[in-house]
Amino acid sequence: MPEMPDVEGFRAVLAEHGAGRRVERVEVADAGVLRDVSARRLERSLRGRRLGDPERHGKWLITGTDGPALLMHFGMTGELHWAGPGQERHRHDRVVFAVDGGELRFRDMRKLQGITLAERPDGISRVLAGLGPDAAGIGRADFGGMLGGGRRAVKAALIDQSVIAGLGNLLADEILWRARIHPRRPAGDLEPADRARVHGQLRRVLRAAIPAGRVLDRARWLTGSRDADGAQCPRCGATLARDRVAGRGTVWCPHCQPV
DNA sequence: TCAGTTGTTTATAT
DNA sequence: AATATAAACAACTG
Repeated sequence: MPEMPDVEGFRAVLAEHGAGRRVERVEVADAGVLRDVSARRLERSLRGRRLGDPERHGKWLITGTDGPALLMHFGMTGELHWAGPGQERHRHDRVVFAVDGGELRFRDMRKLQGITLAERPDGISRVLAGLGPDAAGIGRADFGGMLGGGRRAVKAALIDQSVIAGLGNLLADEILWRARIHPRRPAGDLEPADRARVHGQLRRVLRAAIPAGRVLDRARWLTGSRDADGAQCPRCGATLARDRVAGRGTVWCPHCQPV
């Protein structure tokens, strides 16, 4: 269920259980998640390597080693699990990294994205090329000009990874709902005050979601209400609207977020 | 049986 | 040129 905060949670798993340890073994149970690397090369390149501190950029998780860097993207259904000795494998555990004391397991049902290797630092730059700055580090002054002056929907700009790296469908809806901006509003129409509000809510949502390691589904959040049948706005009680915006299932409040 | 899904890329259309 | 839409990837749910 990864949005960027979920990836931050996976980073924490890697930092706790992987960083500083050697990879004893790599098992590729399903090569369908490997991108631009064979199972054999992944195993040979990482076995015996010591893992560094993992970093995140957008939805990518990057782990340096004393060899090549390991890059993971979780798509829509990827997860990273830590498993102690004797824990049963899950049917969707596609790649397993054995380290001292247990296993890091890359689990992914749909295999939409996956794992690759990169020679540092050029290879990492190549993988991340085209991504905008990470959503968690964007200052208010920078944000003002980032959505662009065009006519495309503000939601489309927010989830465009080349504009800002890390915002997904749920986060974009949550941020716009809190900023009281209709998702279809043309990005170029936003006044400076609107942009400041979107930025402020972006910071607020991420500040809460990143430490939790997931997009919060509290009842007072849109994310906690959006899936219910005939769902109501947690703020005003109006029935939430839903439609496709920027090609994605989108939820907003017709009362709080007028066109 | 059919539509839908929290991501990304590519092709095609406007 | 900028923007929008659909499909594809793959697997599962309701």
